[in-house]
Amino acid sequence: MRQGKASKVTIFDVAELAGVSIKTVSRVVNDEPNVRQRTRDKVLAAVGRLQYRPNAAARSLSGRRSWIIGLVYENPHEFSYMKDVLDGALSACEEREYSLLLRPLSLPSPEIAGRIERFVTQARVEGVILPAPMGDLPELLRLLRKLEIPFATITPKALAAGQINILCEDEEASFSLTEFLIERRHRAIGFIKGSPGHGASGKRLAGYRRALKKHGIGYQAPLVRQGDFDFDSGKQAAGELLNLPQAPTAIIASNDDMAAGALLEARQRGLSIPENLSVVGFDDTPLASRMWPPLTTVRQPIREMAETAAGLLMDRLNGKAPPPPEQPFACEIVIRESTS
Amino acid sequence: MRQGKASKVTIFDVAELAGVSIKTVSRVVNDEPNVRQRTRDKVLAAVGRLQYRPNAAARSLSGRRSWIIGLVYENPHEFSYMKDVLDGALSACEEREYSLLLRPLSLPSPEIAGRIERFVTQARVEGVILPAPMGDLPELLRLLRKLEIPFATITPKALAAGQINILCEDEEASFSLTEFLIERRHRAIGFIKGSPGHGASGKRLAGYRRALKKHGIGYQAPLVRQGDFDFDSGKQAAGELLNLPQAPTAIIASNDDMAAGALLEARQRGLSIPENLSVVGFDDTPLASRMWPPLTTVRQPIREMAETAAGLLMDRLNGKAPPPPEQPFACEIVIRESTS
DNA sequence: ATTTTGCTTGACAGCGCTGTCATTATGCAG
DNA sequence: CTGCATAATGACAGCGCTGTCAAGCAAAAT
Repeated sequence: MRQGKASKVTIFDVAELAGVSIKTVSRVVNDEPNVRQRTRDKVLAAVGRLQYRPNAAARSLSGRRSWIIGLVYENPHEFSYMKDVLDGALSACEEREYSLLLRPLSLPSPEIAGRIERFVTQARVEGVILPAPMGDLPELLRLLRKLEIPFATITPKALAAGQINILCEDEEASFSLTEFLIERRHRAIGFIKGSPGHGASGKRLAGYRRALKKHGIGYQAPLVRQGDFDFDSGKQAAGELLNLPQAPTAIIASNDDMAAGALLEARQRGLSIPENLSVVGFDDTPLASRMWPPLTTVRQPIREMAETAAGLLMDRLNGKAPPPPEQPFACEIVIRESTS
Repeated sequence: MRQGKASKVTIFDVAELAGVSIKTVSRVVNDEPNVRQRTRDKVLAAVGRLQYRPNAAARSLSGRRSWIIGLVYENPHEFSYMKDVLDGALSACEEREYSLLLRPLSLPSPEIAGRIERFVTQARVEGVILPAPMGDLPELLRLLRKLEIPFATITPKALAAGQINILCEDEEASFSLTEFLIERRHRAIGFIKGSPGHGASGKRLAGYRRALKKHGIGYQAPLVRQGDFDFDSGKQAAGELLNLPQAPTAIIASNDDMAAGALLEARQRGLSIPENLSVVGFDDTPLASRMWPPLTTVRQPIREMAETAAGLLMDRLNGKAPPPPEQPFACEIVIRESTS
């Protein structure tokens, strides 16, 4: 089946109507310099009259540019983080008339390299966005470098040299959140870590430790449990914490989904929140405001971060000078009812 | 910036290495008939050796095909429904080597037509997938028909003639869910409707009414409230229901997000769930299993539905005979702890 | 008036494929 | 064997645009 009616008008039609060469039309359409204003207007008028849209395939073929960037992500259960990333990236792309192609991955996967190489190579993707934890897969980064595909990482653990890295104040936010709990007289504060692969995991833990230290509270290893950002892992980790001889009076989960799991575990043990136990999360997903009690959590400007990442990536693809290293984005504590 | 290294090998290189013409390579790569097995093997070997990937832009330009389909959706707060749609569509696309382009929309929007026309026209999208409520926007359907772009709707209110329509047993599922409540001795059952624009809204209400009727329970208009599939609307509608002189002992919300809202409202009035009030939802989003108490709800195979929609759409674009009208997909009640 | 400079514009090749059609091999009936 | 149908292969144009480079042209410098 052929394409619909949309594709009929070509650059030749515009050139003819405007009385100029196709090259001039090309210049106008691509905002190139050195076209007299009068000429530009004529062309623009013809473009408008004919409803001309450049054919993306021809443009790509001729210009050796695809005007496509890719978004490679780990497909999570709870998609709200990725929804924000997606919204941000899409919005940046629309502004610059780029297309965005998605590539979900399941980790760990033995054939990441193959899948990504096919992805990048087939559509001629010009650059890719790597939200956590993609920015920390050495194999993936190596491949992209080999292929000479620029990329932008969002909250990676380690900065990727020569690439765009978007960060937020994870450590700081975690510090404040912990301090918030300490100020409310909690002393035994449990902490559920995120997946080791995520940059955020380490930083959130570090903020927690720093706050304890500042307030002279000793760090107790048993109060820190491993999770993997998933509901079930949060539930289990909370179970371990609540089994402790000196169970914590507050639990910090490294994301909302695990906080929800912790809440469920507490409930099933007859604890009431926040009277018997305070629980906080990270991310301010829709889940946080929809559960009972509504969750105190930390909001990150994910959407803006993704938009920035995508924007800088495209600017770079278009030869704009690399910007001064970005300031980390600020986070904000959202106080709701899961803390006493 | 030019494309990376990935783009060097062309069909000429393969043809030369295999000792055939480029046209024969093209035939093999596109699985066309009338190529001797021996020749095919030679070519395939060369393709493998050189790691050849056809250039998508050249292929599109020459073949007047873009190998792209679009997914046009209303960007919701709670993305889990769309996540499943996305997963399904992506998986169908990967299988057939199509690309998927996204276009979120905010409804109501005065300039839908313009945005969609630009979207479809610029990337030369061959066909589009329209999850609810996109399949019921007359303006949008008219535009796509004018542009001669085939589309596939997912759970539309009205079937789009000559197009692919994917349905599920919404009415039936709602009927069973209502019956489930009736069997548990509920007689005053509140119902929170979804957005009027969604096909599912009407069907879910119809199933509710049919179940009441079957069991000789009179339909009472005040027990049915309007919502819009959003958390807040669910909360408010539940408030109205609970204010009724004869408040319901069970509430059916037309999706999980509204059910969560209803739950919150009930909680704030000191009701305990499910002892004082049963609440059920639709969709079985992650939210449903993460809240307290875990929500009884209806699971639809959204992912499969979207995969089927995308698959049929692409088959149609490739001239495959239209399949016999699809059976509606079956739903399944997931019983959890929000019902007594 | 003449040259120089820099801004405008256009002619044309060619990006890497697929469609069309011509040509050559192969098989099979007579 | 010959003749004819059919399968297999190739030659070549052209998809719609951008890059390159040459040419035109007006204003500034000589």
